[in-house]
Amino acid sequence: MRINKLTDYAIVVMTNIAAMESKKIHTAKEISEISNIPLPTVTRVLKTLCSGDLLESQRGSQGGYALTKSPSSISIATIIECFEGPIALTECATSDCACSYETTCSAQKPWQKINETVKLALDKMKLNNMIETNKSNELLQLNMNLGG
Amino acid sequence: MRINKLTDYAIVVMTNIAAMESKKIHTAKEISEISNIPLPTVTRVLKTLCSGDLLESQRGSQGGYALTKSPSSISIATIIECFEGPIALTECATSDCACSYETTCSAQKPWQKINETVKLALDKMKLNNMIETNKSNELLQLNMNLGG
DNA sequence: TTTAAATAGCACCAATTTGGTCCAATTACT
DNA sequence: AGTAATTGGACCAAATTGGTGCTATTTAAA
Repeated sequence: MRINKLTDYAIVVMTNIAAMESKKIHTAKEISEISNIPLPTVTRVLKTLCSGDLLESQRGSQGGYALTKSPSSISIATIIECFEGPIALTECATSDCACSYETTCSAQKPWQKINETVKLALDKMKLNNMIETNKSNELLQLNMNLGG
Repeated sequence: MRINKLTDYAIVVMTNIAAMESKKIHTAKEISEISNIPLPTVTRVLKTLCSGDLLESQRGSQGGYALTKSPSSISIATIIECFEGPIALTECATSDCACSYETTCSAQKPWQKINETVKLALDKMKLNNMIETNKSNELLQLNMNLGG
């Protein structure tokens, strides 16, 4: 029940962008170097973040990526959902769950409670909370979250 | 960030055993039929649950499986950990995380907070909470949690 | 003592998911 | 026009997961 690597990359990337001048535009290459993620991979992450409206892109020369909102209004939950769909430990409690049509499924309620709790925790955690303690330190590097 | 199928099976199986006379011993075949999970697969699930001390087994003729503890003292967290190791959305905050040796990793704290919250929610949810509302209904069937 | 019933512990294969890469198309600035 | 950059899609390799089967071991009962 771990989040995917790409999702983890995304959180690292977003945190790094937020830690830099968040208004400014940053190229994929720049972000790749800062985050220590290979360019092709970071590129893919950036695209997904764009299509999820967490980043906005400027094409062409002098183009790049920038946050669409302030770090304090972008939650970890949003980033995860951008890559993995609705936050839920089981499909149960998801709209496309077969058992949502069955009234006899009682396990749904406990699962919904669990999923709500998880979602709430991830909703509360914003990008600025991720950098707060880090301001004077180095930028986040890949592997921070992933471990060995 | 969903739990594995086998883990989900395990929760279904445990809930079903708890919903039956929990003291009694149940064979793999019986559990397979009740839970609607193929025998070879349910067998594997039962073995893992055994090695995690959530079930105890009796070998030989008239053998089978039974809960080691009362349903009210078996949490969903325990079952998940039995199959997937320590509960954590990222490797960060796990003992074998590379960055636990680096003092510069500041993202650890936010992640630890998130992981603690998730773990707490899963700890609180016990087997009896899963069946409570289900007592008079049919037993749980496979697919309850998995959805379509 | 033999037989049948049941679990234990492997090892293995198939399928799915995930991660990573690349290429052609598009856009925008100079 | 030409250059620099993103966009979108397709694609392949690798890892994980899910499912199955086989053989050994244990136990109880006939």
